[in-house]
Amino acid sequence: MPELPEVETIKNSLEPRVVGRTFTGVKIDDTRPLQNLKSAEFRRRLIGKTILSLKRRGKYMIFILSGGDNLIIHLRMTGALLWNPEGEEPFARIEFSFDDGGRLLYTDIRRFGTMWLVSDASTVTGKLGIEPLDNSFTPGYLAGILDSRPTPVKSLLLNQERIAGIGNMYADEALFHAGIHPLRPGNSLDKAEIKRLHSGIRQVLKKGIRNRGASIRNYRCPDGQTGTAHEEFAVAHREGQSCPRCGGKIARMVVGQRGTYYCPRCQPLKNNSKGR
DNA sequence: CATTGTCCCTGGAAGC
DNA sequence: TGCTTCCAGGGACAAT
Repeated sequence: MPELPEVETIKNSLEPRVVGRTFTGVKIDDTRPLQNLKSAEFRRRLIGKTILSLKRRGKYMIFILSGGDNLIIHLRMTGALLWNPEGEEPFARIEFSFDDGGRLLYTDIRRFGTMWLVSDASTVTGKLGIEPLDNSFTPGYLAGILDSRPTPVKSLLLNQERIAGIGNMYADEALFHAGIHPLRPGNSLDKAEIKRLHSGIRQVLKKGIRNRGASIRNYRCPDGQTGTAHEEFAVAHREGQSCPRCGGKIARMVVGQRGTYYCPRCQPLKNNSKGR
């Protein structure tokens, strides 16, 4: 499932391959991803445009084009962007071709993925919260997100309008890193815990990027290879395995309709609101 | 307004 | 073995 580190990896991988290239063709086998345009208009506005640069915002990939348009793609659960794939790709939905013969294939098993072609990117990404790897994301900023909210801390981390890019896997990893139970009310965290969570968020995201993302299910890099971040996960998708810190058994529960992995011993649920 | 629940979708796992 | 049922989950939207 592409979260911030996976989308960042895709961006880094595609950047040297597509920047400067001009769209020559768009083959649309599934119109479902197209959110704001019909196929013909989408194709017409794309062909002849050159990719000037790539950006990531939260879990969104943004292709900045000549002429002022932005191609924005969200891969949701099972979407992938493959560069010059070899052989037949199953679940191919949309194929972009370029003036140098290169091909960018959008595949998506479950068809949750979405894309837009808009002149103003903020119509799509405008409501997103802070980028957790920006310098402006400080422990104090995180405190503001958590403060006076009794909502489980994990649910707050997953709210894209507060912090953009953290998904289910990295939320679990960050909470483990900080030694915080996923159900702790956001407003019950003390200053030291917020600091640990802040550093946990940044560390697990950066580590995810270094490892080219986590291939828990269907995620692949544009070169078709899998990432290795999941091999270094402490708790995410590791129910029943040993906690790397205490050796105890990793447990699974449901928080906000999402499968949640944690170490009950390292992340105790105490009702502790001292100091706040 | 904030929060919770439902839905979308399909391969793979689990159950019978 | 083979069929059926259930599950995963980001985010839009509806309901509370």
